[in-house]
Amino acid sequence: MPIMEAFVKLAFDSNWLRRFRRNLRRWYRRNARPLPWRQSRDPYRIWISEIMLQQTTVAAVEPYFRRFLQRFPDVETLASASEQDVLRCWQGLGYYSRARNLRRAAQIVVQQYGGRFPDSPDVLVQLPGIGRYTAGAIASLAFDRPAAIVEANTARVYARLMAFRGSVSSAEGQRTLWQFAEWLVPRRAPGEFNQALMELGSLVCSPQAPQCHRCPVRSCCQAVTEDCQDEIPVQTRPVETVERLEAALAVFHSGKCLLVRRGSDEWWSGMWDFPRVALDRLRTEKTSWGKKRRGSPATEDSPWADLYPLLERESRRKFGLDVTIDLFVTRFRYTVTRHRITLLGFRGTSRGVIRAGFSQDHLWADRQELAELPLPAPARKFAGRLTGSVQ
DNA sequence: AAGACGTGGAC
DNA sequence: TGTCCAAGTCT
Repeated sequence: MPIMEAFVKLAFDSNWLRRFRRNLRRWYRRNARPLPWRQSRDPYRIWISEIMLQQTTVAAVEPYFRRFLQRFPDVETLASASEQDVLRCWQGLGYYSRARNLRRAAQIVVQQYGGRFPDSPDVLVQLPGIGRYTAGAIASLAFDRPAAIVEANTARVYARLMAFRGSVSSAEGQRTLWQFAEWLVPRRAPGEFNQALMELGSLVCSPQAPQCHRCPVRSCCQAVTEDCQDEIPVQTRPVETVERLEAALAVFHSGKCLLVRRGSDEWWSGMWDFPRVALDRLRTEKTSWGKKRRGSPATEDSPWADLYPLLERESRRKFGLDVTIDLFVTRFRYTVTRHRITLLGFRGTSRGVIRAGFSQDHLWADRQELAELPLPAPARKFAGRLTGSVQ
């Protein structure tokens, strides 16, 4: 912190600050995108948008935001909704704990704050799903409180403005960024200012190839002065990905399909999925999958027929089902955090229903239910190919 | 205090 | 295809 203060004195004086704010504001008024959550200062809408935008692109959020607001127009509606309904609306957006926390926070706002949002960052930050950034964002964007923000866009902008060469994700880096942000945020119209900062980071001060030539504050930027904008912020090492092979089983019985609910200790907690079988032990011959895929027409209907006995055995062992696998439906890859999964989708029929001892939460879904339940993206994708292939 | 948590779009 | 990345939070 002392380092930071010295630096601020050195390069960033009140004159710099005035110029920076003026230039940024002027640019923003001409370049702000008319995003749906910018059309009002309703704290509820701001809140929903901020949660959705966590680690998620504007393009991905837009349609979800509209649908969510239509379905849950106010805190009361959200507070009284079921978790399943909220998850269903969130389906496909990812990071589903956001949806669960959203609902919990709505209940707290209704019960403890009479349905009115707190306007103080210190209070907001106590709500589930609201951290330091989101608290500052809601306080400034919805209530014009002079709260600082640091997120991906602003962190990059700050780091370049200061030519900060340390790691922005380290504790030290975060301290520096937050301190800079606190110093930067104006008392007058801090909401607009914070929006402008993020918009600049998003449209001009991009991670790759920042558009310094059309930056309204390039004359304020230490990175431009030192011509080091391409090295800032410093990259953090990507986590190593793990390959996995899994089968998903669409098991039918009397026209209905078995779904299981993911546990609280799993990915996609609370959502519904097709029963899965881990096939990692077959992973040894990775190359053979690819060969199989393109397999000669000589192979019969299913290129994975040799797996059927295993899948049937596992169905009995894990789910207590007397299953016959009929068909290989699809194969695709997806990534969840650091896991890269190859999913093989099969269709089967079950004569017996689940044995009494099978405790996992499950249900037999008809076509309608399948459409209405919250499913993770890969399960939804499989379901789509299923109906395509079956009907 | 690293690691977990999802997904899709851009290049 | 692979890699990077996105208006972070929670544990």
